[in-house]
Order: sequence, then structure tokens, then C-alpha cells
Amino acid sequence: MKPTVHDIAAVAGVSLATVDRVLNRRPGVSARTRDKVEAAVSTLGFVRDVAAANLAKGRVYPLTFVLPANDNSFMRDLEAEVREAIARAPVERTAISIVKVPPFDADALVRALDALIDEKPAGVALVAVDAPDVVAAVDRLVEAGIPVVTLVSDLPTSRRSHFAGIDNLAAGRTAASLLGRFVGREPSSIAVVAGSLLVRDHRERLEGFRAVMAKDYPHLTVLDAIEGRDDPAVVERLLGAELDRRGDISGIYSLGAGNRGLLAALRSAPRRDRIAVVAHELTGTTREALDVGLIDAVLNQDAGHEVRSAIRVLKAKADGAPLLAGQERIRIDIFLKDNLP
Amino acid sequence: MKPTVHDIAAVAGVSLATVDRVLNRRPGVSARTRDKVEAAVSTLGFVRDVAAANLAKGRVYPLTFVLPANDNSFMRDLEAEVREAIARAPVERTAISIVKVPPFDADALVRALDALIDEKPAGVALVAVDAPDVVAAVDRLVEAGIPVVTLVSDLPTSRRSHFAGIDNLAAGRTAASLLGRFVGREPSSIAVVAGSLLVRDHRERLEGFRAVMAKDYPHLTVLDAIEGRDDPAVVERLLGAELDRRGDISGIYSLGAGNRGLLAALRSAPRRDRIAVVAHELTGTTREALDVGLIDAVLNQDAGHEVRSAIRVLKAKADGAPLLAGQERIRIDIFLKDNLP
DNA sequence: CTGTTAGCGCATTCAA
DNA sequence: TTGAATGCGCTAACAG
Repeated sequence: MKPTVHDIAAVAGVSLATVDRVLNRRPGVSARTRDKVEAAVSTLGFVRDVAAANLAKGRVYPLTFVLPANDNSFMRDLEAEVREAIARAPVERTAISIVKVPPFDADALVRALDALIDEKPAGVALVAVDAPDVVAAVDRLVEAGIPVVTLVSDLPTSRRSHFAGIDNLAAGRTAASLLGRFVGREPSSIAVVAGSLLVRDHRERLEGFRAVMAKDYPHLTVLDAIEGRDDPAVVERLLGAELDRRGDISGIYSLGAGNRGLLAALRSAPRRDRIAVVAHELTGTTREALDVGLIDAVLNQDAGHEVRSAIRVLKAKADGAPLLAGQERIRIDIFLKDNLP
Repeated sequence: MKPTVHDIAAVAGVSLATVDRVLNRRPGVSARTRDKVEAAVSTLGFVRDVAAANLAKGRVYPLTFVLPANDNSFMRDLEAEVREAIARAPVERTAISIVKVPPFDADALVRALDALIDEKPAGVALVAVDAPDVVAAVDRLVEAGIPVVTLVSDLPTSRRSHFAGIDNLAAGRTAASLLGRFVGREPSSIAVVAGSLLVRDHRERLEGFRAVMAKDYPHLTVLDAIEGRDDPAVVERLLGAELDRRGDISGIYSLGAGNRGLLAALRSAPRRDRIAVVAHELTGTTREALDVGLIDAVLNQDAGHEVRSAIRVLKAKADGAPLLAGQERIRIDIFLKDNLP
């Protein structure tokens, strides 16, 4: 049988309360007795039953998700997943709240994070804007003992506990490999549409893309990135102009959102069926475009997985418990029209 | 606060024991009181705390994994994942045992399954061989009240509760889409290497592959599938002969195991760098081949995810609990050399 | 600094 | 057919 607190109390020759104090690193235990208890724990191979502990504590994990009030499909989807998690809250012993902040606004994000410090949630997940002030605010939360998980866009220089998102450098490289093979072997140009190069995930995708293109597909010229602010109208205007201006564009990498604009531009482009397209995020728009052959491949991050992972990680960190690395790795999903879920 | 059994006992005007009888559908309750309790349950929106219930019951879930004693990397990997789950058993309240059976042997599998009926495990997971006898044996288990999950290879005509594996038709289609774009636009031939067309997953992959090839890439001729029995030596011999015989092979789809043999044949092929290759399962062999450019893409199913999913599903079925569909969908992972994990 | 005791939400004897 | 009482493994007052 699995050893219980009673067993280690007996072996260590102390009471349950003392065992509990040692297990939960609470003060008021002499070094000698602590040692005895710890010895018993390790010789018996005791691992505490988290479910029972939570039951006894009546523990709930108050978690806060800080999300940008962006209205693109992906962010909506992410929020919907958080709301589903809220629906499961009673079962999972979580109490999740959502805080919305203006998109691409570091100051607002910082204010939101600082406001959380007093609420003392058991964990915070946020879609990071890449700015030094945000790093500092995240570090203040961690300093205050609140685990922080970055979601979708990382903040690697901060002290965040974990990143629940894809490897964006690899995503960019993958896009380049696909596009490089989809377009022909004759020299031509590749257009790139980003949202904003102020967010880290977009910058990283571009970097990975350019690296592989330069190395493996030197006959292809990667044009300067168009910054469409993830706004369909802007994307349509800028990309449309570029497609009109140059006749040698054989491929497009859309690494941000606003794909409705991309499709509009594409539909009125002269050589549209000879243009290979790789985009990000599987939404209603991109799925349909895949289906009719306007987009050739979509790189996707599973918002549901990211949210569930963030919750698992925050709970584990709050308990100081280990996690299963394999389960928390967020994959770069590649969808062609043939493997749509 | 979330309602507890006490609350519904109070509202229904009965004792805890009666509530428990109703909740667990045990006999010895009059229709009238049962109705009262059920009314209280639904008006209060009671959902029972599985963790507390398991604590009280001291419940463990005895689960059995029936795995083929195949020695290819993928099956080894799968078994390793089950062993990792065994290591987590105390925490997850599972007691997992592994039963090994000879590969591709329906009779042996049937005997193993029938032997389980008396052990009455809380659930069984198996890698199915596609044969009517196996279907019948699975149905006998289900009939006996034991939930069954098929792993990797499905048995859709059986009464299995769930399939933890990828959509193999979609995988084949995806392979065709990739290969069709990787090879040029000139007419040429595509070689196909299968393990055995007696297993359903291989058959389905081939079917999906052929369908897309015929529809979207009519200039490519798909050759008859080589059946390599997932054996490197056999694969090397048969594929090598085919590569020698025909000079017009521009691509290979390896939909089974035994990729060491494929690589050996490829290395001594005359036009090896003009042959595009799509294979299945990310192993040491295929990963290395991706890296050096001998293989262009690998379709993978995450063995760890499959095992964890099977366990979650079996536990949920044993409790009659619902599951999160999104979490249990096994993805077709597509790896290029750029997004290796 | 240490121990006693009650109770978290549920299941299960054992009586009535 | 029903109910009272006890315990699962752990935590947290409250005493000493």
C-alpha cells in the first residue's frame, strides 16, 4: 500500500500535525524532528495525495487570464477556450477570471498586471507584449510568489514560470520549407505579411523564415514585410498594391492575422492561381481558403491545448508539483486541405 | 458554493445513505424517494466530486494494455510510454499492466482478450488486428461491462468505446498532397512501401494516398504497394529492386515501419537526391534522415498523447463521466527538418 | 515546539 | 426501504 501521513507519523514517532508542518514547510518545527520526518518520508517513499489534500483544504485555485481585447478570430477563440475552462471550474477546483486589456499596449498591460498583485491569485496567464516594462511587471508578480505563464507570445527574458505557445522560430522555418517547395525552381519573389514587428512571435517567425529562405532557397527573394496590424482592411490595401506593383511574386507568407484582407487581395490578383500561400491560425476564414485552394498550408497553434496547458502548469506551480513535459509541449500544427480536423 | 451530498439530502429530506444509493443506482430505494432525490439533484445542479468519491472508495483503476511484441521503434516507444504511465500510477490511481502478444496474430490477440474477461479490469486498451474474431472478442469485453479503447489501429465495426489514434485516411491524403507538391510537374512514378495490407491503418493510409494522387496529381503514377512486413531487410530488398528496375521514380511514400531498410535502399539508389520521400513515425532513424535531407517529411502520431488519452478515456468511461473531445483528438503531426521537437 | 481533534465530500458497513 | 456512524488521506484550528 501507498504510505500515508499516518505511516510516516508512526515511523518518525511524531504526530500528524507535525508531519503536516514539515510537508508544507510551515514554521514551528525543530530541526531534529524535521530531520526525522524527512527521513521517514524518503525511506517510505511517501508522496502526498494531492486530491485528498485539496479536499481537506477546500482548495480552489484562483487564476487570472489577461487577454488582449483584439477582435481577430484567434484571440476570440482563445477567449472562448478560457470560458470553457470557466465552465469546468467546479470540477477542476479553479476560479478563473478574465481581464481584458487593449491590444499592443504595454502600459495598459503593466497596469493590469500590477493590479493583480494585491488580489493574490494562485497564478496568472497573459499574452505578453514584448516590452521592458512588461518584463518588469511580470517579475514583480513572480517576486510576489505568483506563478506566471506567458501565452502565445513569450517573454523569455522575464522570470515567467512557463511559456504555453509554439516555437515561433521553428514555425517561420517550417513556413519557409513548405513555401520553398511549393513554388517552382525559377527565380521569383515572396511577399511577407506580418501584423506588427513589435510583438515577439511575429518577429521570430519572420526571422526563422528568412533564415531558411536564404539558406535553402537562394533563388527566391523575400520582400520586406508588410505590417498589416492584423487588420483585414490594411492588409488588403498594402498587399494588393504590392501584388499590382510586381509581377514576380510566386508566394506569400502571412505570419500574422487579418487573413480576410489577404484573401481579398489575392482574389483580385492577376496570377492568383500561381501564387502559393502559407498562413497562420486555422479559423473559419483560413479553413475555407484551404478548402478552395487559395491557401496551401496553415500553421496553427491549438488554443484549447494552450489554455488547458496553462491551467495545468499554473496549478502545478502553485503546488510546487512537477509536470509532464511531453503533455505541455504545444505543437506547430500543419494543416493542408487534406488533414483538416 | 457547490452543492454537496448533504445539501441534496437536506432538500430531499432523506439521509446521506439514500442519496448515495440513488446517485450510484443501487437498489433498495422506493420510486418515490428516488424521484425526490433526483429532483433535488437537478434543481441544485449537483455534480459529484470524483476526487472525493475516489478517496472514499480507495478506488484504483486496474487497466490493461495489450500490445504487439513488435520490435520496431514505434511500438517500443508506445510501450515506453505505458511504462511511464505505470510510474505515475500511484498519483493517478491506476494499476496498469501490460500484456504482450505476437504481432499480426489475430488468434493470439483473441486469446489474450478473452483471458481478461475474468480479471475484470476497469478498462482495456489494445492495438487491434483487423479481423472478425478480434471484433467479436472486443465485443465480448464490452458486453462484460469493460470499456475498450483501440490504440493506433482501429476496429470501427466493433463496439469499442473509443479510438486513440490518428485518422489514417487523412494521413494518406496528406502524404499525397505533400509528395505531389514536392516532386516536379513532369510525369513520373511514385513508389509506395507498406508493412502489411492486413492491418487497417496501413490500408487506410494507402487508400487516402491513392485518392488524392488520382484526383490532384494525375501526371504521377502510383506503383503497386510493396509489402515490407515492417522489416528493414525485406524493405531494402524489395524497394532496392524497384528503384533499380525503373528510372522514373520521383517519390516514395513509406506508410509503415522498417524505415531503416528504406534508407539503405535509397542510399544506393542512382538518383537519390531527386527522390522526394514522405514517411511515418518520428524515430531516431527518420529524424536523422530528415536532418540530412534523405526524407522530406514525416507524419507522426504522438505515442505519449495516445497512451495518456487512452488512460483518461478509460477512467472516464469506467466512471460514466464525460470527456473533453478536443483533448482526446490525436493529431497527425507533420515534421519537416525545421520543426523537429 | 508539539499533539488532539474535527472535518473536507463521499461511500459503506451495520442497524433499524 | 431507510438512516446513523465511521473512515478515506490530508489540513487546520485549538490546546498544551
